[in-house]
Amino acid sequence: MKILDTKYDHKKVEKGQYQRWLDIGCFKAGEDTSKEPYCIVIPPPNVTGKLHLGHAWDNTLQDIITRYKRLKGYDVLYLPGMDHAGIATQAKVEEKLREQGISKYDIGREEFLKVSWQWKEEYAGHIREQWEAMGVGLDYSRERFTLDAGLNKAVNKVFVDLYNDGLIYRDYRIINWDPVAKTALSNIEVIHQDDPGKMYYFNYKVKETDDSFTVATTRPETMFGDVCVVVNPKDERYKHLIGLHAINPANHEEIKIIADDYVDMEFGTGAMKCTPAHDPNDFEIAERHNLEKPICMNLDATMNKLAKEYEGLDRFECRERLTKRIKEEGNLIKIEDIVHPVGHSERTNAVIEPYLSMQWFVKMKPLADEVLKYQEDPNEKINFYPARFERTFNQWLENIEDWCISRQLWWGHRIPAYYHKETNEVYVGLTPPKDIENYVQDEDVLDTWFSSALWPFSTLGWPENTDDLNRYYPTSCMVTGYDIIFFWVARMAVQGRYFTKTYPFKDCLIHGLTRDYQGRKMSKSLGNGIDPMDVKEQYGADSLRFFLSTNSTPGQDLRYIEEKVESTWNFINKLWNASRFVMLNLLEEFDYDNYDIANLSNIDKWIISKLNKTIEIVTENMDKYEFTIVGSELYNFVWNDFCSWYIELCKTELNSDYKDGAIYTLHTVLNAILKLLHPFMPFVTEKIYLGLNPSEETIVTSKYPKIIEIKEFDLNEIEQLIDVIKSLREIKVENDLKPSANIDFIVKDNDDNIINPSLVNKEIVSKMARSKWASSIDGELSIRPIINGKLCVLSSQLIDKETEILKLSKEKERLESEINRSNKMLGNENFISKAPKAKVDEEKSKLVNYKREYDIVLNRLNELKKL
RNA sequence: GGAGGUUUAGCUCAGUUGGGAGAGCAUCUGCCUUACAAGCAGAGGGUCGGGGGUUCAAGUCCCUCAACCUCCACCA
Repeated sequence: MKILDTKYDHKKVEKGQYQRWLDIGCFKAGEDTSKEPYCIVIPPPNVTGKLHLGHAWDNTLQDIITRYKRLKGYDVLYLPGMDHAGIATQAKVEEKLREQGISKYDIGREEFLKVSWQWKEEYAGHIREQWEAMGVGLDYSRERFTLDAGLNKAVNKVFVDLYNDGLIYRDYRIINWDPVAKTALSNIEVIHQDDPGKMYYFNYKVKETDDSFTVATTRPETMFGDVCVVVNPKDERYKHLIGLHAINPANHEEIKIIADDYVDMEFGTGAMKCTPAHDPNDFEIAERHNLEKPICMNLDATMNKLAKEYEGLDRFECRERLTKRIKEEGNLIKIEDIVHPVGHSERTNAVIEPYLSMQWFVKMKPLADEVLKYQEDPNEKINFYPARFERTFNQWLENIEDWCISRQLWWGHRIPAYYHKETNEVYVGLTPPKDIENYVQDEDVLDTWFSSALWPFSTLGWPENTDDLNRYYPTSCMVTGYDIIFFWVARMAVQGRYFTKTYPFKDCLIHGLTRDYQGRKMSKSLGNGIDPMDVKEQYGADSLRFFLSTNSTPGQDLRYIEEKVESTWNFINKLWNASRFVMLNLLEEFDYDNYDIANLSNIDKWIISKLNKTIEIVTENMDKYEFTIVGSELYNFVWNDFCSWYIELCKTELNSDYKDGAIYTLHTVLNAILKLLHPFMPFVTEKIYLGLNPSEETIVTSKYPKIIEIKEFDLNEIEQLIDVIKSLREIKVENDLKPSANIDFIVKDNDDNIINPSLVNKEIVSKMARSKWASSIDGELSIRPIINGKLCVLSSQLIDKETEILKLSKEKERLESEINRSNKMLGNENFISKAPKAKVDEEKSKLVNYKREYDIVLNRLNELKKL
């Protein structure tokens, strides 16, 4: 039998363990198909860099669930994979090339993709190392990548099918243009933030009359793309101008003054300039009035030739110079400082330019409606934990807009659309057109999230009808952050429903974001990010995992508090040392499997009954993903019930006739503890488990602890014993006695009969309270209530009567108020008649006990006063 | 404009069908008791953001106000 080191050393414990698990193959799914399948697919991290604390949290939660299910006897598939992360990765690769003085255009598309794949391989390696470091139990034989050949097949099929079903179309529309990444973005990739800006008021002269009026804008440079001025038809101020022409102060060209209901008379000056190619609302107006839609900017947000002398200038530079010129011409009325929402690119932070452009879109409404319909069916819906996120999910789907899916990038799934060189006819198909020489393929790739949306089923082999797909799909649970419900969760639901006719996962566990100790979001710019690998170095992966999983409620953000990780380390150290104690006392030859539990002492039965209760609570809450409750339950059971009480109590038993029972109990309870804690702290529990059970291969695939049925036993005896010890310790502190001081005492039951202590209990008290439990005693006794009886202490050993009176008076006061409260409740007829009977009975028995204790206290007080 | 979250001990947070306010850390006191001093044994500390209501009973349910935070939408 291995005796553990005197101190928990996380580095030593974790070293080599993961590799051993892989060698054993205990994370491999499908080994025993008689078991019920359980499946979680990992949210694929981007291959752009290191994993951060948020990933560590996310993966820990998944790993806890899958390890738990494995112990419960499921055939668990926890499927790993990564995301090609189109824009993000391409930006990184471009940056790397730029450092070498190379532009992507220098090397061309094909070569660029080669470099990108190399990048992917490098970062995939880093990510796997981090998974390993955190102990995440993945089945690497099934690892997937959102850009691998299989997924490409899935992506193409989805694109082609949706196209053929009329749910994907190509159109010329206003999209969000990122002028830095030079690609279109979807609406949710645009972050609206309130930025300081300016509102410019310009004077517009009317061509036909001497009138003039004022138009306000925040983007003067777009005036080069203006086609008209719009007013509300009901606006008395401008009615007479409708149909006339105004002079655009930017280019001095005349533009029509038209009327449209869209214009809000209350806002600004009530007269609005209209730039159809650079504003979605203006685009709508132009459509209604059949107007031109001239584009006045290049793709890099510099001005084009429409801007005349400003051609080639950056849009913001143009804004300034143009304003200055208009001012010089006397047409600038005023400039107001304002704060207004401005769209920024999620990836590059560039100010988004609404831009008229030909792109591919998914018609989302019919797809979303289908998901919403099934969300009303309890058997078909996705269950969110916590439930409130279902509302977020539903609301987004209810108000969904079409999804712009084409991206002007190279790194991604190339769109399977081909255009005839002469006729411009569009061909969309799984295979290129037969006369491919007459066609060119679309240059664009698909939004990264287009492939991520297929992740739960594409990773299992869809569209092929694979064994894995049949066995593990729909998956059991998705664990992810609330920040990607729209980006990812909703889209998986949509595509899953359309293509697999079911939900992609039954449960969806949502967690929050990690924050620093001040509650700030962890970000690169603040430099307040925590590297999980640093934490592992200092406290070990097990400490970090337990901290991450047991310190917040589902859906809530989590602050990184180092002291809490440290306290987890202490907890593990406690477990470590308790295990040491157990192992030091085990016997080489002991048949645990055939030990007759009828021989156990009441002390043994007491801890086993506590363990049973703990197993019950833990199991119930594991199934509800309430890991904080599980954590505190286990912390309390291990530290207080097992370490502070049972281990101390059993030390005496180990030197008695009850030795075998104590050994059996130590072994059994510790094994159960290890299994219950294993999902949270896999490394240390494995290490101890193997020491405790030398013939076992791993705890990973061991059996979840069962409730141990114990025959009737006297719970009260142990509860009373513990109360005796606690009371004696309190008495010593109250009376300024040294912990080592002896107190002579007897215990009486409620009928005033002296309890004759067992030999073991006598010894236990002597050890744990350093006091002598007598069978009879002479002299004046100080009496206080304990569980099921009275503790009678030789009062000559106490310092003085005053302290005792003080203590008892306080106690009397407390009991009086409790009795009052209880009497009031039980005297209330409404309570008696309306409250559940169990509650009433509980209250009645409480009252009986209060009264019993009160009598004891009162008697002793009266006695003291007489003296 | 719409939706949601938070407010409980000095700090960070639990508190799940309403039924006597909890943990960790910090603080105070005393202990090397042979698994553990990163430990052991004790202790102090909260009118559960304010105000109303429902109920026999409210930290918990309803209304309202306040502060902070997040998401969605957005008007030139």
